[in-house]
Amino acid sequence: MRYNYKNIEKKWQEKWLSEGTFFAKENHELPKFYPLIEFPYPSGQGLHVGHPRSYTALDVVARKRRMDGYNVLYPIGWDAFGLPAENYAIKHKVHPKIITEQNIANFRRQLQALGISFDWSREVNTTDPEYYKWTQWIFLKLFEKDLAYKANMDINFCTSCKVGLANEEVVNGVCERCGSEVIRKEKEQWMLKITEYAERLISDLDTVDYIERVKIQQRNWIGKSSGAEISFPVANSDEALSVYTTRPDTIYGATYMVISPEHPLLNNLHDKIENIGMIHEYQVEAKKKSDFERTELNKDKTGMKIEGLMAVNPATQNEIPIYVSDYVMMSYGTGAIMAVPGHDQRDYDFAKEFNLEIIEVISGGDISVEAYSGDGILVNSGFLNGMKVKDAKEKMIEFIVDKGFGNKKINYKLRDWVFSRQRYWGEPIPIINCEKCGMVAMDEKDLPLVLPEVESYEPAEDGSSPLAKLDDWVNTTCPKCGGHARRETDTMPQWAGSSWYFLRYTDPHNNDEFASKENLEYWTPIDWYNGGMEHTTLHLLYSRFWHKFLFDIGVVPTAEPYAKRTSHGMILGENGEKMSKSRGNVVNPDEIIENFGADTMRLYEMFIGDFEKSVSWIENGVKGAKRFLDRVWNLKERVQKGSYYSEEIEILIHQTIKKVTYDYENLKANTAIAQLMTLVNEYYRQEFITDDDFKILLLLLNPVAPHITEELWQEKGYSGYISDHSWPKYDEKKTIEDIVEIAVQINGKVRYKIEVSSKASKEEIEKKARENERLEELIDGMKVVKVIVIPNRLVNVVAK
RNA sequence: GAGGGUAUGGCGGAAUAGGUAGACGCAAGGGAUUUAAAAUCCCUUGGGGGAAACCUCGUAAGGGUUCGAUUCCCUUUACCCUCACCA
Repeated sequence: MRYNYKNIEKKWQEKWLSEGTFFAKENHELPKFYPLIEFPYPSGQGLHVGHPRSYTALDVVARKRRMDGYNVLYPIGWDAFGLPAENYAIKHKVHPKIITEQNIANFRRQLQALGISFDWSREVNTTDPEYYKWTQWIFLKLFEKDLAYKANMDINFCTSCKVGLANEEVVNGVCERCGSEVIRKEKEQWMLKITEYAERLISDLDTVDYIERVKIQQRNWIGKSSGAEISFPVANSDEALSVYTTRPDTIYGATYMVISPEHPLLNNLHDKIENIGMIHEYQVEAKKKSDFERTELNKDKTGMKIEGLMAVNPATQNEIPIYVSDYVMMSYGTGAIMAVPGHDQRDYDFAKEFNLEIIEVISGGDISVEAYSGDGILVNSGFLNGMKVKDAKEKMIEFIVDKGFGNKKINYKLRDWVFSRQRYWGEPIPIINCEKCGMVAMDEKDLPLVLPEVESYEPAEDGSSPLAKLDDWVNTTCPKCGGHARRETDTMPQWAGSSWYFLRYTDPHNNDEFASKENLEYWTPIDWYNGGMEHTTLHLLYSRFWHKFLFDIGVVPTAEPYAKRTSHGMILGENGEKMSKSRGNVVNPDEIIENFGADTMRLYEMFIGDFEKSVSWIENGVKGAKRFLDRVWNLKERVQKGSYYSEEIEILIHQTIKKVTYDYENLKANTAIAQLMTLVNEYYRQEFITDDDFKILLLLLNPVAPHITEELWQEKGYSGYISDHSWPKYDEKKTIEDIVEIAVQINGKVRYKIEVSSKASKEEIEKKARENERLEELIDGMKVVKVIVIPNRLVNVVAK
């Protein structure tokens, strides 16, 4: 008999929702557990089968923890600002709000049909003015503390759509939408000073429990390096070129300098530059190149000597030439480098191309072939000669500081966060530009600054946001002087709303604060945050930055938002490729639920494989999951009154409780389920099982398959609801079998097996192993040199 | 180019501290039940040899450490992810 999952699942979902079974309790005396999944962007395609993988994994933990007695807050919300809704709006002339609402309703229906134990009373929506009021409030605080500022930045600009593009909208150097050329255009942008927090964002990683690859990726992204900033005077001028280097020890080998095409020196000393015309041409060429081209064409280094200018190497006092080349980036370091061709491969290639002098200053390589970047002894380096690289580095920094040539310097790859978008569907930036007072913050009392209605969602001709077209909205008065002023028309990026949503969950309906101090104290930090690896360097870093800022101004109680971070692997199509419409390998969760049921879907997603790795979706695997649940359902016919059926079963049950408890807490539901399958198989081998046997199975299976287990619990007349029952305990002593079979190896190869008591001493085990009649023939004349006994595992007889 | 990851049967994957490789599932084959099929239940299933006992090979390739290596170290290969000349 198969169970009627459709009616059963619907029944329990309605009950859980109407009774608020899984809503967090207001009682702050209870121990709390706050697990979090990355709230979804409600796309028009509906839920992807990848979403439930992460949601179910933490749902399993959440459900188990409730049975352990924790007050659990497992919330859900919608990260609903963003490009797809806006693009849809442009195409179909529908307000993004309408399409967003529809999509949210669909997502909500799908998630509820999966029986995830979310607290549906705490939904947040980033596009709701009552929510983004506080996003704007946080921005004002950042502005107040000088962490938000405006600066000229190069952006990707589509020459045909006349619109600024995000990096992900630029595909192979052309606009994703129309296929026309994308250039770099300078535009004034809002920036957030995340670099101010670079050091703490690295060092505080030591205080949190993140999986190692997340920490590594964040550290690499922030990219801390230590070296020196050294000033090279420009001969016959007051100017100097400041460079950043991690290798001040190689300064005697610096035979020329290179500056980026955007370097201000070219402007400052333009009248001294003899070939300024050609330099200008080079600058124009470099400007045209997109990031894509600059990296794609990296085979041959281009560049040009600046005629008429020479720099002075402060160590040697020699005059060296200055080149301009686009392989030097204005955005990293100082936009200028000292080139040491003997010991840096890029400089080496450039020197070969332009026939420049290459000097060896560190021995150990062969610089006639390639640059040598390894360790060695300093040569041709004045007072550094004979030192090791490490000592020379320190001595050189001392020397530079002493003589006033520069300073020791820590550098980061991390750039400030470009925070404005010339788009409609985002939070308006609550800043007013006054003709007299400059940039003025809106009064907090006037928040939210509601996103106004517009006629069309296309950006303006000059690439500014659609909001710029609304004269009534843009023209306003200055909050400071009352004079004429204009509103900021840029909006915030999608990352804004997601940088603090987890705080709002603790107190989502609060009208006076983004969350009450009391609720924040109780619920934060998040105990466990699971999300995709693709968010490691953006969302995860941004939200840590905002949280640290909020901590600094005293409005959140912890320096870090997330105590623990794990990451799930992707679910790929049956053919092992990423699921996509064009590949035709998309699996629709609705169909799986319709044809197999939510419990089967949940069970399959948990059983599919290692949670952290990518896996392929296999339809037959879903059938297997369904088959297992049918077997559990049919077991009810075999249940008889009483406690444990047999001692053998009792041991297996205790082993299973132990394994399942450990596995659920460690995202290893796949092996927990395998163990439960073993238990069920064993139950089928018995003539009958008892109520106690069956209850344990239902309790252990409940976090993964909550509907069928609730139903069976009720049908068997067990007291209360299974979700109110406490998690089963095991007795370590009862997990151990009396007699164990262990292997006997001769020189590392398994030859035969013996049965011994699990309590037997090493001596007893060895004796038993040696008693076997096969031993003599197997060692055949050799001498036993050593016997290694590992209790409960094996015996290894070493013979020669 | 840099950083990170992965590699185990026909397939998805197990192996918690270096200790019996292949748990569990899928697929396949056989049997029971059935008028028949589906469903269900039971059994077999890494390769080679052998009637069997058992032998032998086997965790991407090669080497090392060890009584013992899927696990640790070195070299190589392939694939995946992130970043893109980071000075």
